[in-house]
Amino acid sequence: MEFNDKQIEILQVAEQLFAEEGFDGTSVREIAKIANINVAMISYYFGSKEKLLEAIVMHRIGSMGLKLENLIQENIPPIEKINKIIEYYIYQVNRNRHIHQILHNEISNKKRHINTETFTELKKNNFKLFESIVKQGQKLGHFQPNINVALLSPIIIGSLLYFHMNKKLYEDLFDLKTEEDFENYIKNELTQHIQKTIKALLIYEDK
Amino acid sequence: MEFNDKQIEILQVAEQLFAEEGFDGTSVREIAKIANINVAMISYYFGSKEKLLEAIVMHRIGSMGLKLENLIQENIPPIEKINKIIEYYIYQVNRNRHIHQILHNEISNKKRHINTETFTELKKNNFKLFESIVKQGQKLGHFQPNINVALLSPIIIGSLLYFHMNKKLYEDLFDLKTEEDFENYIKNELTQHIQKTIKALLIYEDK
Amino acid sequence: MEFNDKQIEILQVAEQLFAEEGFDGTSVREIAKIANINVAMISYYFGSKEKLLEAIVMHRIGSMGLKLENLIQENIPPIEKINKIIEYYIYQVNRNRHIHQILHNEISNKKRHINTETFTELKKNNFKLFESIVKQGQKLGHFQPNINVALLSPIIIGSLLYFHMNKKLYEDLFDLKTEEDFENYIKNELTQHIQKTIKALLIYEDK
Amino acid sequence: MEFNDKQIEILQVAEQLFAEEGFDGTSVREIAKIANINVAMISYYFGSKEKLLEAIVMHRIGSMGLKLENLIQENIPPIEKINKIIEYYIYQVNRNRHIHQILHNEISNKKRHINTETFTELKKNNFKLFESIVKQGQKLGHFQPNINVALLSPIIIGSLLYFHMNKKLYEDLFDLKTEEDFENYIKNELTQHIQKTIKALLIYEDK
DNA sequence: GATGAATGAGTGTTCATTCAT
DNA sequence: AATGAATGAACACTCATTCAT
Repeated sequence: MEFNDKQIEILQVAEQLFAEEGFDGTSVREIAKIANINVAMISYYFGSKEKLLEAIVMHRIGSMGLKLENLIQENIPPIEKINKIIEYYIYQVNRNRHIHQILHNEISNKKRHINTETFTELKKNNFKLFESIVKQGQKLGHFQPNINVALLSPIIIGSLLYFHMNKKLYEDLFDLKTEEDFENYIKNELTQHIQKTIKALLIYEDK
Repeated sequence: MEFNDKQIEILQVAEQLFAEEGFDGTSVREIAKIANINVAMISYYFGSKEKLLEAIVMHRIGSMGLKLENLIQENIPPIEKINKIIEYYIYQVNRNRHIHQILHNEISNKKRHINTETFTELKKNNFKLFESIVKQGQKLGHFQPNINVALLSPIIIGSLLYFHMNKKLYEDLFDLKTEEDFENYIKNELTQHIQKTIKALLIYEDK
Repeated sequence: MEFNDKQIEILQVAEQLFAEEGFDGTSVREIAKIANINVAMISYYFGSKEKLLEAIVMHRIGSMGLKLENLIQENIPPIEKINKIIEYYIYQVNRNRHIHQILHNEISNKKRHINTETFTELKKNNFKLFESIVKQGQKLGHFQPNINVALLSPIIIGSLLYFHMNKKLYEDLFDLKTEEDFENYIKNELTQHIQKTIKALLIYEDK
Repeated sequence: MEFNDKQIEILQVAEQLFAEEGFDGTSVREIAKIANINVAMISYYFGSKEKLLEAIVMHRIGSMGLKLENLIQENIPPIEKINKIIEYYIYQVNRNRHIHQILHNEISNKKRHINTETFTELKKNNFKLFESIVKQGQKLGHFQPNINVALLSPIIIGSLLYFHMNKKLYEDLFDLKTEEDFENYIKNELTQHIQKTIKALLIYEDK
């Protein structure tokens, strides 16, 4: 789907507002005002408010695909591949935090059923990527057998989302004064913590 | 605060609807209809829709306090204490999933600022409990030093929430056909997976 | 009609509120809160909000009757009798300003038709009092013939009410800083001005 | 401010209803019904019910300015100038009776504080006009010195308003059967009475 | 005699959407 | 292709009053 400049601006404004105030908490007038367009434009361009939401999702997910396909072929130890993926995941989720916020709010909404198929597809691809790298590691004897690969994402993404959800708490606990401090903590400490956790899980022999 | 039977029914109905459709997506008329009361009762009992939300939070959090204070004294290995906490956490979050859903949606809402102090307090207490048990384990030489205790909760709760958020995906991946299957998977597989992950993190020596 | 202490307090509170915020602008809850009684009491004691208004009117008018009947017999010049009446009028209207405010707002209200018969009766009696004194003055040759006695009240009461209506303007024009200043201006300057005006009208021979 | 035809119709309908039933006694639905428009139009056009009131006031006052500025220069005796002003005042107040009714009800309302500045300005201008003509008359020796010019308006407008307030009483006293009779009485008898009163006050030498 | 609980009707306002242009 | 005007439906909330106790 092709969007013109005005449409893209609407998408961006709406994405931020939907993330900040929820879908139902955002009015089309609000969007129109900030995007500096006529209210009627939203219905005109996207059909309805709900279809605008879908357009946002499509638009964002389209640019979210993992660029890690050839990571498998690289000649580095599997654990480093895993670490690279984790880093990239966190970077991506963080960068697209708004749409993640929206999706995770809407996914459990019983009223609306936005098409999350592409999103699910994405996750399944990520799962497959993990799977093949874990298998590589297992073949090389680096990783333990009996790893439930599908449950790696919850640890990685779940931790990050929970960290974001409780921003205030962690700002307080770790004395993060600025937005930059917070972002840096995620980029460094949290990322390393998650990498360490996954590594432990993969390598540690449970007795 | 004491609530009578009708008030409690309203709280329950509203809690479910807020979780399922969001706060802004739920109208007081909807609540009134399902709770089989007059619309005016909500304002009459709780003051406003927003205060109803606060009442729900207060009501739920009041009954959510950890009953694990004396766990520290028990004469079992620290890792088993950790496992017990994880099990109890997952049980609690799962049991109070609705309010967690609401809170985590509302926490990041820039429009409303519901009083999450008690909720934060709860989390801080949980953190302290973890801290003292980890210290026990470290003294006994069971656990590694340099454990970032504050980042244990994100792994545990984050994983669970993410699992719930992607219910459909995991039902598909693990062939969970009924609600019971899903619940059982959380209670057994997911719980064990998280326990295993935390154990690995605590015990595994990073080289 | 007899009212007990609580009823009288309600009447007083309601009178002030009706005067300050209008009948429709005052809620029974507001009255109940200030009078420190249960909301239901108003319906219980007076039947309805509208009947409360009627009760206020009845209660006040009952105590408003002129005590000037024997003024006619007094052995003083008619113009002094007129001056005494003017002074007494202004005193009365000022003292019962609240009920005058209410009545003059409600009199022109097409929705409600409160019983203003007693009020009208009062005015007619005042008119008759004026009439007999003016006749005395005319007989004595003090006053001009052809005085439209019925139009004396509009000048006296009308001036006072207009002065009150434009309180802010006159406080500004005459530099009246306190409530006392304002009251004193009415008691002295305005009263004398009105007396002078009526005197001029009665005595001055129009050529 | 420019209003289109439909807006003007709303203003007119609302003006009448506000005058007849009070601001709080009139619902926007009532206005919408009579003006044959959608309820939402009132908020859409004017922002709110309260702003509608302000619009009415502005709209009316805008067309109420005195066209008597050049009266001062005319070559007629001052007392005739005064009589012309009185006549014009009564004509104006009578013509704009609704808005006067509203304003004088709302001016003393402690809840709302509509912008009456323009209205006050108007009154101050009228006061200045009176002042200069009275001074003319005093210079020519026609009028007495020591005239409190600011208290002339209360006599003129106050009398008229009081007459209107007690419409029923005066219809009864003067046997005015039709609306026309009433209007004519104001135009002739009452106007002359007020003119005579003011004349007496200005010319009569108080001994 | 007095009142807390409860309610149906009504309040002003905002909503997403449509339509004529 | 784009938009200002307009609207019916829905919104949260308040109203005066009733009723069981």
